[in-house]
Amino acid sequence: MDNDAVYNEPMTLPATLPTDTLESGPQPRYAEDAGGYLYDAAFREVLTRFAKLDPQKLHQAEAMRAMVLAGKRLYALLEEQMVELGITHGQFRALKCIKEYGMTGTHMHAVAGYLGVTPRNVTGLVDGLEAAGLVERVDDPADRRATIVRVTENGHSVAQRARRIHEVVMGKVMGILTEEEKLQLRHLSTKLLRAAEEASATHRRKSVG
Amino acid sequence: MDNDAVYNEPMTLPATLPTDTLESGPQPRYAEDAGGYLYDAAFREVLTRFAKLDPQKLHQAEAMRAMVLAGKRLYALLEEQMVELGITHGQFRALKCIKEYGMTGTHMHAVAGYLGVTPRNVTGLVDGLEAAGLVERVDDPADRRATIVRVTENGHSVAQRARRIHEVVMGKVMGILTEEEKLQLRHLSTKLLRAAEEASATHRRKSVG
DNA sequence: GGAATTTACTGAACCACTTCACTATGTTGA
DNA sequence: TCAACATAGTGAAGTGGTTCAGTAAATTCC
Repeated sequence: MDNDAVYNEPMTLPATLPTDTLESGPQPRYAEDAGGYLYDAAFREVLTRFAKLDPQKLHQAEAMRAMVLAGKRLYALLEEQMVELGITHGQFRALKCIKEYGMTGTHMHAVAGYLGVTPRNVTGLVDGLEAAGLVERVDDPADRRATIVRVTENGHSVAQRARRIHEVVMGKVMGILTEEEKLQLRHLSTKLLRAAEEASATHRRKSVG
Repeated sequence: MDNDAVYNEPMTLPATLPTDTLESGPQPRYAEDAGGYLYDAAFREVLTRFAKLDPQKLHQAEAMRAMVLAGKRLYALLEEQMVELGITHGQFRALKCIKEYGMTGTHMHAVAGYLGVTPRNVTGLVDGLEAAGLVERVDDPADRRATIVRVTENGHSVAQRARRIHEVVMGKVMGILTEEEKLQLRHLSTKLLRAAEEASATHRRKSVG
């Protein structure tokens, strides 16, 4: 139950200690288990080296890790592509969103709501986009608290190029999944997402009340 | 209120424009499709409102989004829990890692390698942990460039509590998946992860060469 | 009307993370 | 032996993201 106590014993440490084993541990080594399911053998070794987890827990940890890493990696991949356009991924998201509002432009807080981030964050993103000349701020005459953000001509062309890159890259990576697999992934992720949101909500309720 | 004449810009806009629909758009509304697979109906509406995507692309976008969001949400959930221990999620990861090296302690760069982050980042995390008295830096007599990080007694107890919380929370969320589903999720995520890494590598190769 | 409240944006400060540059030390090879 | 090179840690600056506090304008309500 408490693996922590075990760590004091000599054999429980990753043996070859400082700079050797673990450092290279996280480098993945992909393999398939008996059921044909992919996993990272290197990570599993680290996990099971001394603590004997039951398969249930092992799979749970592996699944969780794989999903989080995949999400991050995918995100990072897009980031890489955007760099070449002189734009960051966050800025691209904002630009794409603002672009969708067309010539009229939109308010900052609308962008925040759409992207699911805080208004403060949008301020920063728009700062960057504006400095790059892809977007412009205009005072809203109808609501003098508000600022209208509009995509400039230059912004439109950049957004279009970015979007194309985005599609190609995503298509290439996601394309390795079959249609059925995409549905499965969506299903499982959504299920987890919903559960995490609920857990978060109950936790918050407990803290407040 | 708003005149509709402004909105005849066809291609890009989500129709009901400014501050109404989209702002609340990202609030999820979970539903099941014909095959019993979960999806976010609210997001699908936004996606399909004007651009007619073929199902293939639609599912791809949905799957991708669900996975990325789930990963983030899970991460955020842990973050929430750690706050109560006066520790951040990043610090917890570092602490857990250092703790695994036992009484001997370890070098900073080993931690970086293990966590898969840059050494510079570890400096910051250890700064925080040290200031909180959970960890201590010691000069390595064998290599005078290096610093050994060791978990203090206080650090051990915090790590243990954090770990328990971590386990409970993760278990509660991941527990809604069946064993089979966990394997599936691991499989799909790993497959994607591997593909993303390859795409990233080839992209880098192209840029360099 | 006028007061209270809500909304829209931004400054300040923080987190995790990055890259780049710099210093101090180890290691290697001619 | 001594110059080249590699490694360990950190300062500075920049990303996306957060919260909290503050200001100005709009709304609501009495």
